[in-house]
Amino acid sequence: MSVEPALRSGQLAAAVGVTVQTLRYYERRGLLAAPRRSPGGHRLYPAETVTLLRVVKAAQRLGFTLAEVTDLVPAAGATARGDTGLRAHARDKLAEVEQRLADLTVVRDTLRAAISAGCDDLIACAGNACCPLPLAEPTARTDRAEPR
Amino acid sequence: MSVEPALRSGQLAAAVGVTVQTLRYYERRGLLAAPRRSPGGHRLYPAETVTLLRVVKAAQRLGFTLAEVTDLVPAAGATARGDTGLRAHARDKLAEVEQRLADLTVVRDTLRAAISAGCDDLIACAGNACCPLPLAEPTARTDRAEPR
DNA sequence: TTGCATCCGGTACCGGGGTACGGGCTTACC
DNA sequence: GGTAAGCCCGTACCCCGGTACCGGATGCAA
Repeated sequence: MSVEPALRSGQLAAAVGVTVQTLRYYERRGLLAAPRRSPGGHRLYPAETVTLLRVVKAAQRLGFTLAEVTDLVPAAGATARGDTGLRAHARDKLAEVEQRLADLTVVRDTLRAAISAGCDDLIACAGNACCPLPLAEPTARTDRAEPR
Repeated sequence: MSVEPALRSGQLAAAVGVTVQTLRYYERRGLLAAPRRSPGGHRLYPAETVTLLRVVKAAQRLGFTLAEVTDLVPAAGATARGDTGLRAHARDKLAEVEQRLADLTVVRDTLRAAISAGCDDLIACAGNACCPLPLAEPTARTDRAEPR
């Protein structure tokens, strides 16, 4: 019945490549459950928190926000649930990413066109049919997707 | 010598699809020069400001930040300069966009892999070789590029 | 026991692009 | 002249993911 070896915040932070304040920030956000404490009040994390945080970071890289990660990862907050509908969330996120790719592709093509058109003064160019800038506002879509 | 027909802030805002406070925000930022005023202090914009703002919005859609737009568009602030190096800026931005596309493509592929792997519990999956998540942190690149 | 690294909490700030609110003035139309 | 819409300015707030700073307390080793 040994108490498993625990990590102090600095060690955990170093292990996952994050700062101590980021850990406290995650805890404030409810992304990381409050760990047990030393008699003096220092946080003591179980070893598996390393894996947990690595998963969090991986999800973040896939474009999930911290809020999304919070209810995607059981064990994270106190709200441990069995099935988090991971596949469904991943599919939604994939759709967002694909939309974003499509948008960026348009942007890229437009930039290329602008460059090869070689216009130098945007204002002067705006009137002439020469400038390939999309001056009309395209029907605004309301989506946010911010992968990293 | 007629004073050209002027737009009030609300009219200008409606014409370019933006709010009045956004116009004032742009003016505070130095993106929009301070226009003349009515005797009572209301802003009166010359008609060509419509074009100017449309160009601003177009540049924004191409991924330029307002700060970048400010020194990209002559006439915008008081700092009217002839050659703003537009082509060079556009090329830089294109490079950013292409990098971003590459990153997002990786993200998309990873998401697809995760979905078809069908893992449901991230934490459980993380250890097994089954899960295609990139748990190690990839060499951090320091670039920012945020189109829209 | 002393010294130093680490950790604690609370609070404030960063960038980017606005939006919201509140009290008071101006303009336009009937 | 009345009334409603529009506009003024200043200030504060929003999201997102942290970072920075502070004075004070703890942990650990020599």
